[in-house]
Order: sequence, then C-alpha cells, then structure tokens
Amino acid sequence: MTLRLHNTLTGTKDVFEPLDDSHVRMYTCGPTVWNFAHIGNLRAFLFYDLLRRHLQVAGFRVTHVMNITDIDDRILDQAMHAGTTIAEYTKPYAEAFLADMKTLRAQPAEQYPRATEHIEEMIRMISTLLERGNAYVADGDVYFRIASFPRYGELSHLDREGLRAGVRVARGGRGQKGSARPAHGGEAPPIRQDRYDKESVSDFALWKKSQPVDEEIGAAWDAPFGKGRPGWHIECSAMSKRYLGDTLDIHAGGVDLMFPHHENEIAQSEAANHRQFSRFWLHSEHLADATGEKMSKSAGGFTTLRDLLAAGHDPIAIRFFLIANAHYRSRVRLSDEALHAAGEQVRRLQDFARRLQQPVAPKDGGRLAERVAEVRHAYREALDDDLNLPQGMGHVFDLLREANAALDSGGVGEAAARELLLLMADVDAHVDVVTARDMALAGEVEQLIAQREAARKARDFATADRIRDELRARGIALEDSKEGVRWRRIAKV
RNA sequence: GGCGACGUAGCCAAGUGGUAAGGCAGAGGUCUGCAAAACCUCCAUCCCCAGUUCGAUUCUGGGCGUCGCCUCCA
Repeated sequence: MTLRLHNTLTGTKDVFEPLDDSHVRMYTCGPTVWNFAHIGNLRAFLFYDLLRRHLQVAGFRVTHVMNITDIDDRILDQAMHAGTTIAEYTKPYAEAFLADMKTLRAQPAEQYPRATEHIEEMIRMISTLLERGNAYVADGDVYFRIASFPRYGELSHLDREGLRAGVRVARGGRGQKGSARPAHGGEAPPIRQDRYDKESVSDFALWKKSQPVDEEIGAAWDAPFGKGRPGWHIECSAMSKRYLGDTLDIHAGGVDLMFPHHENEIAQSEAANHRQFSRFWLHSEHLADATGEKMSKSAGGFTTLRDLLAAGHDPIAIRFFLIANAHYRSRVRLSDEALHAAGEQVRRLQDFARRLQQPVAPKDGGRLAERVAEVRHAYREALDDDLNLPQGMGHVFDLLREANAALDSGGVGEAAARELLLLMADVDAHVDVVTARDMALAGEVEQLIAQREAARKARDFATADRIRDELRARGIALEDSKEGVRWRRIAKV
C-alpha cells in the first residue's frame, strides 16, 4: 500500500517516503501560550495526531516535535499588563495545552521544545545568517534579507512583486474584524509594530532589540548583536534543527501559517543550512465558528475545549468530530448538531465493539468474514489517500450495519468475529475512541441490575421501571437484549 | 486590488465522466412487558447558465454566493 500526502510544496498528492527508510522526522507548529487553545487550534493539533498515528500504522517510526511558543508580542503585552514575568504568565496556559491534548487523547509528541529554552540555538542560527549576508542589523534589530533568498514565496506561491508592494491592501466590502470582543482574557492586546527601518518592507525580524520593560518581565537575552528577544519565525527553524536535523520529512501546520511563517522558516533554514528544509509541507484547514467565519484567537470570540466540556459535550465526541467529521483539508463549521452526530457515531462504534465481546455463533453465515476483509482494505486505502478518514469511516459504518444484522440473526462465527475485532482495532488506531470509555462497572450498578432482573422475572414491572429510571437519572441507561442487560453512560437528563 | 478555496438532502459530509458513500435529524415497520439498542423501508438528480461529450454532479467558460491568505493567527 502506498501512502500519499498532499504536499503544499508541489500542490499535488505525492507518494510519501521518509529520507531514512523507516524513520519519519516530523515537526508541527504548536500553540502560542498566551491564552487557552481554542477548538480551531485543537483541530490542527489533532490533525497532527491523526497524521502521526497513520504514519505508525503505515509502519514508520515517528519522531514528532511540536513547539510551544512561550515568547511573542501578545505574551509580552499580557505579562506586562499582569505585572509578572513571561515565564509565570505562560505557565498555566502551557499546562492547559498539554492537559487539553490529553483530554482529547492525542498521542504525546516526542518533544515539546519551548522557545525560551532554545535561545542559544536561535542566536547561533542568526549569527550564521549574518555571516552569510542573509541578515543584517538595523538599529539593534536583526532582519532577514529576503532579497538574498530568490526562492522566497515558493511555498505559498505568492508573487514577490506583490509582496514588495508591501502594505496589506484593505479588502473591499468586508467588515472590520478587530471590533469583535474576545470571549476570554479580556481585550486582545495591541500588536506591536515592527519598526520600519529595514531595507525592504517584507524583510522580517529575526531578533528584536530589548526595550527596558522586557528585562523586567524576563524577555531579554544577551546576544552578539545586542540584547533582545527572538522574532517569531526563528524558533521553529532553530528547534527543528536541534531535534530533527537540517532536513525534515514533514512539516505541518494550519493554513494560516503558510504565509508568512512557513515561508520565513524555509528562508531562514535553507539560507543557514544550505539543505532543503522540509520535503513535505502539510496544511490543515480552518475550523469555522457558527457564523461560518474562521475562529481566531485575536480577532473575535472563540470557543475553548473547556467551553464545550462545560456545555456537556463528551471529549471523545469532540475528538471524533474534529478528526473524522470532515477531511483535514476542508473547512469545517462547529455546531452542536455536528457534535451530537459525532457523539452518536462514537456510541455506535462502542456499542458494536461491545457486542463483539459476546459469544459467537458456531459458524459464520454468508460471506461476512470476506466482507470485513474488504472493508479493512478499503479503510486502509482511504487513510493512505491523504488521510481520508471521513471516507474510511463511511466504509466502516456501512459494514457495521451488515455486521449488526448478522449479529441479530446469530450469523457471526469465529472467523468473522476475529476479522471484525481486527477492523475495530484498525479504526481505533486512528480515532482512539472505541475502547476509550470507562469500562469499570460500579458494583452498585450491577447489583441494581440484578434486583431489576429479579423484579422482571416476577413480572413486577413497576419496581423494574423504577430502578431503570433511577439509573437513568444518574446517567446510566439500560438496554434489555437477548444476550442480557447492557448498560452505558449517557448524558444526565 | 492580487492569489486561492469552496457551494452535494433539514443538518454534517465522502465521492466519481456513466445516472450520488456514511452519520445526525425525521417518518413508517420488525423485535420487546414497556423502553432502549439493533435491523428493515422511506427521505438529493449534486448553486445557476452555456459549452465539450454518446453521457457531467464530476471537464471548460461565464455568473451568483460563501470563505481564506496578502506579514497577529492552528
């Protein structure tokens, strides 16, 4: 089977092979911890999770590095405002990010390097760029000289002439976005402007000269070119080199990072290392809010994982929605209805897996085992085709219906059951929601079920229904079936 | 203004040059003490117009609409 991934660099789905036979080096852009991650951020992070999981399924060993940006203009402004250091200010948000990832069952990356812990590496790279003439100092700041890197713009296919025109042109007819109010953390901080004493307006900062306050909040470092702090882009170039070497197999991020962030990373890294920076570039699409517009941390209201959990959504359903509802390269809109649908799909998967635990029929009826093998193959092919999990799940649910029907009529024997369990394991290797639930049976629940069964046998349905209602009020639903009583957790009414 | 993406049933969504997966919601039914679950049945001609083709939702052109990027952004 051949894995194909959509490579922004070429604009096509390319066959993926790592540089080393079986080892994939992957760098993904992580959060800037100036606030809680919102669901749109988390969509991108779960896309990375899906990617790394499928690379593993495809037989590769994966070294995955995801940065945590703990220095940035917004962080500086917020820390200053709060009268604390950037380290103190970012700590809870960095912790919240890791906690959110755990809640959403993302496999941890091998490394989560923080920008402030890799200043030395950044200084070294900036020094190299200065030596080579790819960077210059202007009034204590250091800028990358885009004119020294002719390939600039190749990733995002932006016209250099257009860029040189410089200023962002007002978009016709669209409303002002900046007026919306953030749902968390008060007003979005004002953005510091780069000073424009650079050779070209599109040159970007590698290093920014300290201002007096920067030292007070722990955001100033000594460097050969003057005391200051790193620009935004250099951290990824420096940290990916430190942990993964000069050439990455995969670099991923949200589409909004394509330009300028990734373009700038390429310029820095390739100018400094004289090697291709990343062989594959993968970009995930945005999550839109209820109005259909991109959810954005600084532009307007946004929804955090905490908000959704507080509203009663199951983290497992949220995970499933974010990775399986739509393909990673298509826009998706957050809605209660879609979240509920995802929850129902998860429930179906879990219920089905549960049924498989029960004793099977003496022998298979029909050609179910064959069908399951077909579906396993189709599922794998969908994932190999640029991680098309939504399509893969379509095949799976199709089969679920057939298999449930076979189960109803006692037509699932050992061979089919074994194959079905393999399929569920295939699926769970990506979605990781099937066996995710808390399987621990409270003894008390079991006892109540036994009492109810006794009452039912005695045809005392009033008592039986009372017990069932009590459990339901506690968030446990009972289902009577031929194989006995099943129970599952549901949302409390 | 430049570059780009998208527009598939009430909602979400996959997809193909040969008459459209899957999920949610809804309707009817089987099963059941009742209920739930499961299963069965029903529910779209793919934004509009023109063209290419034996045949287009899928290709080309135009239009309308929505959205993204153009140095805060996953």
